[in-house]
Amino acid sequence: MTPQQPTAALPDAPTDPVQAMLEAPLSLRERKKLKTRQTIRREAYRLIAEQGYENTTVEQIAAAAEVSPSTFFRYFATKEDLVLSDEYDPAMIAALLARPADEPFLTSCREAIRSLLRQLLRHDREELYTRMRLVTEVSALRAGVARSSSNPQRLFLTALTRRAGVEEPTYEMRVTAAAIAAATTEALLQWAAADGREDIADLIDHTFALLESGFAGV
Amino acid sequence: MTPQQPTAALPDAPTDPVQAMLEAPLSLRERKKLKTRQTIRREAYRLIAEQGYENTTVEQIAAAAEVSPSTFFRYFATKEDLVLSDEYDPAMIAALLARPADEPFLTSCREAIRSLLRQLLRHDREELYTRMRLVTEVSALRAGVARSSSNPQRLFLTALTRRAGVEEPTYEMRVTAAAIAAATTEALLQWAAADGREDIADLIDHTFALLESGFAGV
DNA sequence: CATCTTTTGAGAGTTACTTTCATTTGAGAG
DNA sequence: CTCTCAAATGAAAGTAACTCTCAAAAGATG
Repeated sequence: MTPQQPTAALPDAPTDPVQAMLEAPLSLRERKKLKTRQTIRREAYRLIAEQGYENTTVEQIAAAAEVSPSTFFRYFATKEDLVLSDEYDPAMIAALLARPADEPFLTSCREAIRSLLRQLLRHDREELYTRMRLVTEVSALRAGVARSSSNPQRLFLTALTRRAGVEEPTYEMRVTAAAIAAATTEALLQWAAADGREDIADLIDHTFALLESGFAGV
Repeated sequence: MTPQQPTAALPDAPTDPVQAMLEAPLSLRERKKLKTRQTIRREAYRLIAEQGYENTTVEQIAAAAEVSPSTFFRYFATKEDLVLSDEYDPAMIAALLARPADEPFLTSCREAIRSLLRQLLRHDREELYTRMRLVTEVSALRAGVARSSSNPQRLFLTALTRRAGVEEPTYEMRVTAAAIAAATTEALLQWAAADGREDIADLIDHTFALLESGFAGV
């Protein structure tokens, strides 16, 4: 059985979800698990920071954390999981649901993210920051997907950059390309999932209308 | 040396880029390469359709295509590449650049996608469709990233769905979650890339303003 | 035909997982 | 404190995706 993250029941009232997670009623056995998990993560971050992600093997990490490789995999399903997994997700969902339901979703997201980040920065700025850097590196490596030009985001970004006649894309261009790529992918997946029955042109139209309107209805 | 895709010079005039790619001046030796590539892809798609992506080994694919595994890797850098790589990207970029430069980028994208899809559907609807289905499956498998709830898109989608009080998310919700997740990720990456110097709250604000305005300036 | 280059295959090596199973360890009962 | 049970662990062997090297085969060139 893989140890699950404590699925902290979502509070109805906005009682600082991050803080709540940190003072969970720690069972005596649970403490060791938590400590092992933290040790693995800490040693892994250290080694990766020194040697890079790809040059660091799970065996090294396990050795540094003084556990066996098989134990490593009981705590993290894959090596990527170690970097990409995020224990703050439940807190984020709670923060989102704590916003008024009639507020536009975009606004809720913006406020929830800001409040969560504020707390995280206060609590363990260093680790959060290290992690973000690793995520950058790992995402860039991920199985040729992010790397290759065969990536919708790269594609839109290339077009956008060339059209503007500049060398390096601006931040605004990156955000735009990322959002368009994500929405387009969603449209194609929907088409494939619907066995090709939906009219693909209509689907594209509808999808871009959402983007153009700033997701007005949602 | 890995065989490169023919980097089809981008036409200044919109002379049907897809058609152009199909009638490339085929060298005698190139034909075999192309044929091998197609054979590998075809056999792979067949096997994967029968057995699923993860149950199909590269060795099986190579055997079915009557090449050695090493040859397989000369044509496709990774097994994922086989499914996720897309030879239509140059055509897509050309189609995008063929649109008037003063047109809003969102509009250019919508029109370019529609025109490209129209041509692809006419030419090899069956393969395009098979591929989209495989992309769905493989993306869903990809190294625990898409699978896990530790995925920004899942996270926003969960919140959006619960807030609406429904069981299954609508298509509009999926598109919205995808676009917000992509933009947010971009913001965090930018923050990490700038060594944490930029104010994260301002960055989030700015990013969400782009989304809300329908990328007005771009 | 002869030569030169490119493509290919066989085979061995590396590494990231994956699985199995016997052992250890903490929790709770008596 | 000890006994018992379930959960956690480690050792070890297995699988499959890549990687590398080198010699053989096959298209190109003169």
